Amino acid sequence: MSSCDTCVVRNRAICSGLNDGEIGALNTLGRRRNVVAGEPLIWEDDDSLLVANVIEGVLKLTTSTEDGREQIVGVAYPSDFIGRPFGQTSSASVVALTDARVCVFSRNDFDRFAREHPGLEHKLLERTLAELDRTRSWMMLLGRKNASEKIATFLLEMSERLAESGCAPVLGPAKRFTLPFSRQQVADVLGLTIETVSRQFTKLKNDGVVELPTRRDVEIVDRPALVAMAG
Amino acid sequence: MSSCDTCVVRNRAICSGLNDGEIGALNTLGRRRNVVAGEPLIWEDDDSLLVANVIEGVLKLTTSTEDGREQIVGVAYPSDFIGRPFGQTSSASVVALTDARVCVFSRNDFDRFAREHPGLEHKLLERTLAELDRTRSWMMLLGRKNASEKIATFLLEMSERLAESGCAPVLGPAKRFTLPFSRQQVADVLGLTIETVSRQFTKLKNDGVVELPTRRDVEIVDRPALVAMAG
DNA sequence: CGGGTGCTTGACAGCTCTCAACTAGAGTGG
DNA sequence: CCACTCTAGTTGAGAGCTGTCAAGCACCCG
Repeated sequence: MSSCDTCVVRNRAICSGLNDGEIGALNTLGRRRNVVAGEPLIWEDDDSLLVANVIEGVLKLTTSTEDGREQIVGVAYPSDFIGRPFGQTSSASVVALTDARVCVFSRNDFDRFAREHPGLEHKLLERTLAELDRTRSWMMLLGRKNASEKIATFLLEMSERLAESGCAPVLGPAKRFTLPFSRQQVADVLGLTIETVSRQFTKLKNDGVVELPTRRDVEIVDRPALVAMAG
Repeated sequence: MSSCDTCVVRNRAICSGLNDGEIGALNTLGRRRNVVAGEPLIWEDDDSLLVANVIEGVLKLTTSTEDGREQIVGVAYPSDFIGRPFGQTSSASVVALTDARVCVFSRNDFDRFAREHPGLEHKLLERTLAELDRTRSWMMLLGRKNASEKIATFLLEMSERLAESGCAPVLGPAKRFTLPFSRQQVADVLGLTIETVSRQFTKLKNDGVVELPTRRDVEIVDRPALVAMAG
């Protein structure tokens, strides 16, 4: 009995293209690993030794300048694939934002297996193309949107991404959700400072667009306003 | 005799994974097309009807907001692949910056052919992963760098990308090159305004870091200074 | 030579960053 | 249970960078 049989992302992750025999073979290469919030999984510019599927939790992908500025370049949710197959080094660090569970493979093992299983490579390709689309739309945000547009866009994306990861059938975007980000991390996603993020959150609250019951919880009160602000 | 036989990017584009028979089959699906500078090839949010390989020239990938702000999210050089296979719509418009020659396929034809030829999909996967890496490092630039860092990074990247596309063995980055971008387009790449770009160029010239013999030509005089500025 | 486009330069405003002080909340130990 | 500490977040004042608006310049083309 392989652990993949009970995997909650079995039908959503790139593994979904594999039959039972293939899953069994892949299972012998991978292993489960728990990562606590704040713990790194992959280092930027490291020899990229491992790749992984996210089973549970949220992780951030970041790049940094030498002088310590950080930019979050991606966020991985359950069923997402992380790491850099077919390349020598990773271009981003991966750090858990929440306690997370991942299914890790050595890069070499994964590369070899993938080359022998076109169905897996195809799933990975579709996922990578979708991620590239998302990343490009984020470039628009970083390059051309002002602070309030960035915050509005961010909250709308969060309400969608966090709704998807639930097991229940998708009922549209979540009205209320818990951010997996600190204020600083929100700033690192949006290319802003923590103070600007804080001020924008306060403004949205004062304007009655959102409620912020705790530091991490968000309730969208006036979604149309948020959509209008997102630009 | 297929036109692929004489294709200058035959050994660099995703086609390089195919044998002669496969190339012949692919050749029957595609056709050459010339695009003049300024002419669009793919519209954003359009039903993505075609994909293509760039043979010659440079094209921009852009996304826009409703109110007309534009962000260049990618640049395609010879041997690069453009378009969005395995998806309904394209997330970016593609417009030629210079006169260009491309090898176009209907998306459906290409999708079908790719699924039957894992070697091609693998090449496309490697290319997409590399493009994602590049895009992510550009996010760092957009989110966290100031105007002079952006300009310096841009010029260094240009000197590398434009050197690669030549036929001669790569001799390292070009010292002198012709920008395929207008000032406005440079601004659209970097998330700046045309005025800020112009001022930064003037400053680099006055500081003796670059020379600007014409509007489009750049000669890097003091590369170390540029590297130091890039952050 | 004149017109047009693209680029440069200047003056100024405004947004976001920086620096600093303060507050709220979570965790700890008495 | 409460005081204490520590961190995360908020708020304020001011500066600086980049954007905006406007004018002028330079190059390309007929």
